Amino acid sequence: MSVTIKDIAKKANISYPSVSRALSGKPGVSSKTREKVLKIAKEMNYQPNALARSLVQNRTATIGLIIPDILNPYFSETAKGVEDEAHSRGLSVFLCNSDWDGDREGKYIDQLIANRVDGIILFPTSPANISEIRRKAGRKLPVVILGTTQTEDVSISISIDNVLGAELSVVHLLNKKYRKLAFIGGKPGLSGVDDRLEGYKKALEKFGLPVENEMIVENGFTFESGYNAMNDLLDQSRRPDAVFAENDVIAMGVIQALRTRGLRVPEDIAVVGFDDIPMASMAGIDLTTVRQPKYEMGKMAVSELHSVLQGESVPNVNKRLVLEPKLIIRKTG
Amino acid sequence: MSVTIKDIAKKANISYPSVSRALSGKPGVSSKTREKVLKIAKEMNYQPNALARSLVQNRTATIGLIIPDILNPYFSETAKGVEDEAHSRGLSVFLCNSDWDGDREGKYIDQLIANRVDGIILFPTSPANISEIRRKAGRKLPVVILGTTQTEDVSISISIDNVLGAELSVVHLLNKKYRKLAFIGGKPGLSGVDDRLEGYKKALEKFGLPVENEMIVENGFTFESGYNAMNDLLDQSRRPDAVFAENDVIAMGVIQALRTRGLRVPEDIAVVGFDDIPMASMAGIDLTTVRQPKYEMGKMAVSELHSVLQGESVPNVNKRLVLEPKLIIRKTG
DNA sequence: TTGAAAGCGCTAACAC
DNA sequence: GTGTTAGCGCTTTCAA
Repeated sequence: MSVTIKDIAKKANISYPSVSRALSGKPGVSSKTREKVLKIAKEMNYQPNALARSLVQNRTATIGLIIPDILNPYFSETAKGVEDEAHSRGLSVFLCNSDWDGDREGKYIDQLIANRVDGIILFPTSPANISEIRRKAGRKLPVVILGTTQTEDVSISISIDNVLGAELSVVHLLNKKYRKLAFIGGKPGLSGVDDRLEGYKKALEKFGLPVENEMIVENGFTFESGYNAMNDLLDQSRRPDAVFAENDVIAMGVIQALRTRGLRVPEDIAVVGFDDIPMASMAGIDLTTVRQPKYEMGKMAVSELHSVLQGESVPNVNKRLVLEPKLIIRKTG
Repeated sequence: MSVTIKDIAKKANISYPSVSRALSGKPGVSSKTREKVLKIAKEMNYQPNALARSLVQNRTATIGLIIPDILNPYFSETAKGVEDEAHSRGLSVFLCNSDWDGDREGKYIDQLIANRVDGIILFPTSPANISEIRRKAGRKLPVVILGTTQTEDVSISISIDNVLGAELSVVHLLNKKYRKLAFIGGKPGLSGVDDRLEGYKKALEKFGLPVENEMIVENGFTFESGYNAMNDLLDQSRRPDAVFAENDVIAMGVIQALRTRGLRVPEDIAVVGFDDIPMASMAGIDLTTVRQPKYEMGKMAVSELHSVLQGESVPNVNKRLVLEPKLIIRKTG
């Protein structure tokens, strides 16, 4: 077993609470004993036990982050923001990858609560899980919901204005005289992404164009699903002249499908994405897309948790932070 | 405070150790009381306290993962492998992003040990930290080192044969009659990447070509560092006709620099990368590169830890797992 | 300033 | 099968 404060106390000939006080920098010890304790602790290679401390203090300096897919650069960038901000505030992060699986997400929530994290940041895969986490988290555990403002229950949410983001980019296509616009999305159900469909429809209506169901495909959030969805669309009798993809990874799959078939982007079919992942700006890709402040959203999530933990803000209000999307025009649309 | 086994015991009129036995599925309770306990636990919305359990059991079902840069798809894919395998074995993962910063890495190691993780998976930023983590981890805590076999101390390491990987790809360039090959790397010091430089040199020697120092730039592991390094090379009087980049992210930066200057890849200058990140296979990129089994390496790391934890393998041997790299020829070189 | 005692929530060893 | 007791390593009263 490892060295404990009792071992140090024995060696220093003092009581172990004094060692505790000395190590944690609390008042109540002479600077002389403090120095002595610190020296002995170092000599003995003492490693504090955060579990024991957490058990009595009822806080762990630990937070949980649940995201659907760490391979999607959108989420890794958010995760980086969370990680950086947490580190600068002395918090450790449990990373959980739900894989767009609601059950797995649920298990992770239980795991995090069992580990008594001080807060949870969740990018939900379904609206049902938002109520579930609120129920499980109870009145005390702060939760930040990312990517959607659909939080009937009390919690903090951080998201961009998705309707506006989609509208901006579809209007852009329409201004460029594209008229047959497809929507390739992930999965209906979450407000964050449903809002993008709404923005798409809104833009079409603004131009007096009909919403055609055969032009709307919702197939999953990955590169492959974008690839397959585009191929399906191309096999239809009526082809779109432009595509609005619900995220950049889908857009990349769409472009892959087009180029594989020998079609040019945007000359034959234009493509716009959503998120502005780093790859989008690469020469050879040059994806027109809608920028989200991903990294900042991750940092904000931790700040919000932290201010609740510090008692600076009330834990159980329904606080919605809605950020601005920004259209980034490049070459694909 | 939350519901404890004592609360359940009170309600069920039994002792709380019986509740513990019932909940943890251990023998020593009648199936009747077990059912009763389970029912009450559910009613009261009991959430077990993993901290308390860990404190007495001296294990946490928790592991730590320290990587340099979650934004690099190479690392996010490794992280995904770790995460998936950990989840399937009931382990939670602390994610730590060292940002190529040795001090930050050191702090994370302390943090993980304080949280009494059952094992650590480390992609080290410097060889010094390998000895440091071994010293801190002591005799009992298993450590898996990723990306380098440079583990003088006892620990498990998982890596591909980097010399061979680099050699394969440089020989490929040489076979294609490129003769002025630049090496754009990250930072010297870690065997994993130093080995790639060695492979580069080995290939040149094999063809009787000189190793020229002005053709070797080591500048950092990011897109920007690749971009800048290539620009510096282009400003020199003598230009390379091909570039071996130490990883794909650097290679993307290199290509970006070339295209921005109006140079064609590979007609003017060929580029090969290393890692085979998903982006590499994209139409419009088509990067020739060396594939590493990233996801599998992440899974393996957890399996190795797990078998040590299960007592199936000895904790403190120096076990080196060296995997095969694979050259993937696409269009850039 | 220091020490003694209690307790965080749980599991494990031992009686009954 | 069940209860009693002790203790994991630490912080936090409360006395001295």
